[in-house]
Amino acid sequence: MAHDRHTALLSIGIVAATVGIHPQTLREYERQGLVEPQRTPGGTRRYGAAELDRLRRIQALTAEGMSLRGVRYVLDLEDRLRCAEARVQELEADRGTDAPTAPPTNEARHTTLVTRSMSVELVHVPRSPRSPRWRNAD
Amino acid sequence: MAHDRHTALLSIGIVAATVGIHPQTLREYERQGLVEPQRTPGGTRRYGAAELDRLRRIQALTAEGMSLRGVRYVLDLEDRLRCAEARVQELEADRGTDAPTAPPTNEARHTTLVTRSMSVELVHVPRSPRSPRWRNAD
DNA sequence: TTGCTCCTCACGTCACGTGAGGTGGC
DNA sequence: TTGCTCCTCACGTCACGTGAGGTGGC
Repeated sequence: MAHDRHTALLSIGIVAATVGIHPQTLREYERQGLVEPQRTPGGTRRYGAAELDRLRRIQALTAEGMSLRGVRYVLDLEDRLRCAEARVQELEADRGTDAPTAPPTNEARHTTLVTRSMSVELVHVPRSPRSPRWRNAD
Repeated sequence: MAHDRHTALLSIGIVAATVGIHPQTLREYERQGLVEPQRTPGGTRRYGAAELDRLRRIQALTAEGMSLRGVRYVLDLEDRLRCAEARVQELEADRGTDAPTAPPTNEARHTTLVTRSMSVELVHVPRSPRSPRWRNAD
């Protein structure tokens, strides 16, 4: 049980060679909040299996021409969507039975709340700072 | 009833001045599949209120530094998430009552399926075409 | 010591927004 | 005719990826 998905084991060099992402790019991803590898007491990054999966997803999205800002938001939305859809399936299966035997799992709902609290803030609509010349509607 | 949210009324010039997006940019958004204004028989674009809302959302996301590819995928995910969460609330409210009186609305589930079929394809992981020099794991 | 790691700075590439230029239909 | 629309081409800006350069700890 010591080596589960959340145990951070791999150094940045190993991860870079394994996933195929430049070490500097990995550091940039961390700086932008896309991944959060653990650190040794000396300050060296340690990546776990979960980080590797996330990096592959990031790789797929950026390969499609998506910006890092977009990737960050998409990863968050995908997490939330996964939770919500799991919850839907759970509730629908539950509704099918007459006697609701022991609530199937309470985890899905919990996870939804947790991931939502982590969600990226991209909601406010900033006023466009520039006043375009072609705009003369006043 | 004639002027509902899906009636396309506004020309590109009006929309540009109203929302604050350059006409050329609006054409680019259409070319990339972000919006789909109707056309007059003569070929002139006609935007409806729904398009305007979508454009404002696009504006908010791009203002945050997100690429158009990212915006497109995010808008799709947000639609799906909205549907799934509405469905969850519906089912949970349903479960609260003892006698399930007439299935609340069947629309949420339908909408989920519809929007899902429209979802952007960004799932495959293309093999990185370049072979980085620093990679020597073989 | 060697090979890793840490960091910052700089450059090339590409997506995006904007403008110009020339066309055609209410 | 006037003012809109249509389209394509071109340029400036900025985000991103990559490399170099200098540092420090197993």
